[in-house]
Amino acid sequence: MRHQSPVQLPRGRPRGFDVEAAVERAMDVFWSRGYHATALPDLLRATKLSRGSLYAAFGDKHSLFLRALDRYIAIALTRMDIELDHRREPVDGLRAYLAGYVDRNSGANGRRGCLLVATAMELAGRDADVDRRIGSFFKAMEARVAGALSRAKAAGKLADGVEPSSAARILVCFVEGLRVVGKTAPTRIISQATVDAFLDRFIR
Amino acid sequence: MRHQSPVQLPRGRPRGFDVEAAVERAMDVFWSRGYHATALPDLLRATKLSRGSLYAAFGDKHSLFLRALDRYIAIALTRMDIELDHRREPVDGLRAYLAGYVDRNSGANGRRGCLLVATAMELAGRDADVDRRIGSFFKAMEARVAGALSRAKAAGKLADGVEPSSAARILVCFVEGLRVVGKTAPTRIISQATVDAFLDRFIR
DNA sequence: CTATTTCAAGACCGATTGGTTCATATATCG
DNA sequence: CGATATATGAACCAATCGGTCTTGAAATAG
Repeated sequence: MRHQSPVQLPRGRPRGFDVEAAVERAMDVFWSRGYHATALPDLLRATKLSRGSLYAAFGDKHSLFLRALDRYIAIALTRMDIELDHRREPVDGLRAYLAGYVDRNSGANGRRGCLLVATAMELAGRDADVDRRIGSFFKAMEARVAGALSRAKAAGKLADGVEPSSAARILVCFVEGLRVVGKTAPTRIISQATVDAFLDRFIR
Repeated sequence: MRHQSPVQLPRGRPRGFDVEAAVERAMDVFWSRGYHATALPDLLRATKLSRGSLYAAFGDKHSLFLRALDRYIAIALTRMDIELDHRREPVDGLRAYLAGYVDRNSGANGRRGCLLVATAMELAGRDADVDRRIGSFFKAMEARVAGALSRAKAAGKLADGVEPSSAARILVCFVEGLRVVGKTAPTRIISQATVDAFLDRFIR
């Protein structure tokens, strides 16, 4: 093995802030205000960066937004990978997955909405970078749900006539609709009952 | 009967433009760009009004937006009232209703999105006037769907165990989710198949 | 006719937008 | 130490924002 290449440390003052943490703070702002309604001062306040530092680190508002969106997507997919882990009983996984949506779309949590849905509605079709991300996210989401449904079907847990791939598309629409309707802050009771009734139509 | 009160005509130059048509033009702009991304010049171009006339007629951007949103809601509810007319066979009505969503959420139509969903995501929770409208719209929509489902149930057309009121909530989430996913411009074939598979879970 | 009203066009307003630049302080290296 | 690199924060920029106001033409009523 070659000896370690000499990773010449930079000489000057070291980076004094956590870039990823700043992305996450920015994500929070975009999340609760949307892209257009977020002004530079909002981002500066949230990231606690100066204008100069922010532009040096991220380029511009749009680039920072894409970083934040990517972070949001990564978190969402990671959560799905845990909830729908293939070593888990698939119906339990689906229940856990939907329970997460109940959580995120009831009451005050619901008001916060979803950065992805908000971005899709605000920017999709007008921003190619966003288009790609939204499209591939929905694909990835659908694939994971379809996988869990396939496993459930193999275990004989699906209702008669349920086909995993089309059921996955239905489920994706349903949960994204939850995020929209969640903006009117329905109670947790109602949300949970709706999700339960939904799942009842698909599992045995 | 009293004789007609003397409707003193105004003296000056008569109104030279159709206010409702202007609202509809403005609605189109807000629809395809969203609230924040719509600038005054966009509205002036679309309505063919001068700044002065627009402000005289509508007050400000926000008021005009609310008028446009109300118009959008009125159109949507009118369409539902036709599609889900209680004199019609309820399952046919639901099919027609969902067919409309397939139409509006496939390909290029899908890209356009939905003014209501976009507004919900962009403004709900930060604009009380919008909140009221969004909330009451979803309520009205759910009530109409629940009505059709009740009639279907009475006619023995619903699958076993389907309860009209919770099924209505599910259906509202599903179609609003269609509007979100429609932003990625799925094909009409896929959308139609998804809707068909969805309905199959609920009707006999 | 005059009085009245509405129209378009554009000048104008202060505030804010996203973005750049620069001087200065500070921290870490060889 | 001196060289290097990064931070800050304010000054600055042109452009645009939503909104007001004025001007002058046009159209109707009495």
